[in-house]
Amino acid sequence: MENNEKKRSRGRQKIAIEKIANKNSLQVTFSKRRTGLFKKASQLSALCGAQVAVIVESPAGKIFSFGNPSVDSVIHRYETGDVCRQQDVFNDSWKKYLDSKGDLEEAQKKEKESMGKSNWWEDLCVENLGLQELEECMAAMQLLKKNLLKRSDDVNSSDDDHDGVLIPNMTFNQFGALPLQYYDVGGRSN
Amino acid sequence: MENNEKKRSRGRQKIAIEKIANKNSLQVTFSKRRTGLFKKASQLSALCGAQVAVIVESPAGKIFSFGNPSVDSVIHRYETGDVCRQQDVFNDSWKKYLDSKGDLEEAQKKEKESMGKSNWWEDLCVENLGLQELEECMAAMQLLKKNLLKRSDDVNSSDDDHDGVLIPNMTFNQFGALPLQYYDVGGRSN
DNA sequence: CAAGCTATTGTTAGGTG
DNA sequence: GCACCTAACAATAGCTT
Repeated sequence: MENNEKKRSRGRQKIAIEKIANKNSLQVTFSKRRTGLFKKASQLSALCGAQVAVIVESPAGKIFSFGNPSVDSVIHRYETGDVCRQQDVFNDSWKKYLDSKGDLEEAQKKEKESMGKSNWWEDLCVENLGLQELEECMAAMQLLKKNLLKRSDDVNSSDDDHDGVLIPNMTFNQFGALPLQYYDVGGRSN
Repeated sequence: MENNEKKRSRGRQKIAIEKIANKNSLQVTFSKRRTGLFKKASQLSALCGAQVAVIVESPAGKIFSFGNPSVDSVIHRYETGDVCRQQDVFNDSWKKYLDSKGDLEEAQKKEKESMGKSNWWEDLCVENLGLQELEECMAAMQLLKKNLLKRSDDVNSSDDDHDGVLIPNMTFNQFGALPLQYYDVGGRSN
């Protein structure tokens, strides 16, 4: 009853930027943040006259999108690059942004230390590679990608149940910790 | 009052969500908000395990993108529509969007760590990988390729056509990767 | 269970170096 | 331009209804 006895709400609480464990919370947060993300995108469009496309696929497989003037038009520009496209088409690492902002500082630090190594994709430095090595590597990866795409199609076509989790135990956050020989290839779900 | 007038900053001011007239302000705002948008997208990915792709074309025509696990993978999902699409509410027109709401999903997650030193791509057996893993792998390689191209730029300093220098057959949709022993800590790109 | 509440965290407009 | 700063504005986590 007192003035400070019982606040009506604890207000917003700080949370770590990591997979939300509670399923219900995850759902609520996804909904709220997706809305917020689209709003931000729309504001960027409005304020700067920028063309924006945002596509979000929930873990369950539902797709939401926002686009100005349209998702397809922006995708087309992205793919065809019929506009000056000197920007980095490879800046696709979400982790980079979090890291640069320090949001993942703790998580990453802990992750790195616990694993005794850093995330190679972040600290990668090809400065020490020779041309031949690079070419070799590139060739190998082209092949790899080819196989990946093929495999990807297989997985897709063999499982149309969008709600079915293909790899239940996979973490999005760890996508770069690759050395794949460590993947459990025995089970279908890693 | 006297000292109040000497506030170090007026702080953030409220602005209308409409095209910014001042050219310089627009550029600054675009830059800041684009960063913020990508950050939000990355957080949504991390928190909810959601796949996200964001493409932004600046007024000047530069294209920036963010994607998890990769822009291309998400676009593919969007275009193939092999999952239920319900983005109608948010589709296109930021104006229309500014007063809408949406819905949501669920997810999955787990931890995984790995350490490798051999040329992992040589031992890679994509046949046994799940879709999630494949996408993550692709994203990782995409980022890696960015570094490779950077490196190739150094090697072939006389050419700035990244996609056509080292590996002529490589497009920005293709990737590459390196074994851990080549990784060097210290350099942080972009 | 979507919608509302509120305290708090997070973002950013305007400015400085 | 880029990074940093501050104060004000905006988004939202945890509850409540």
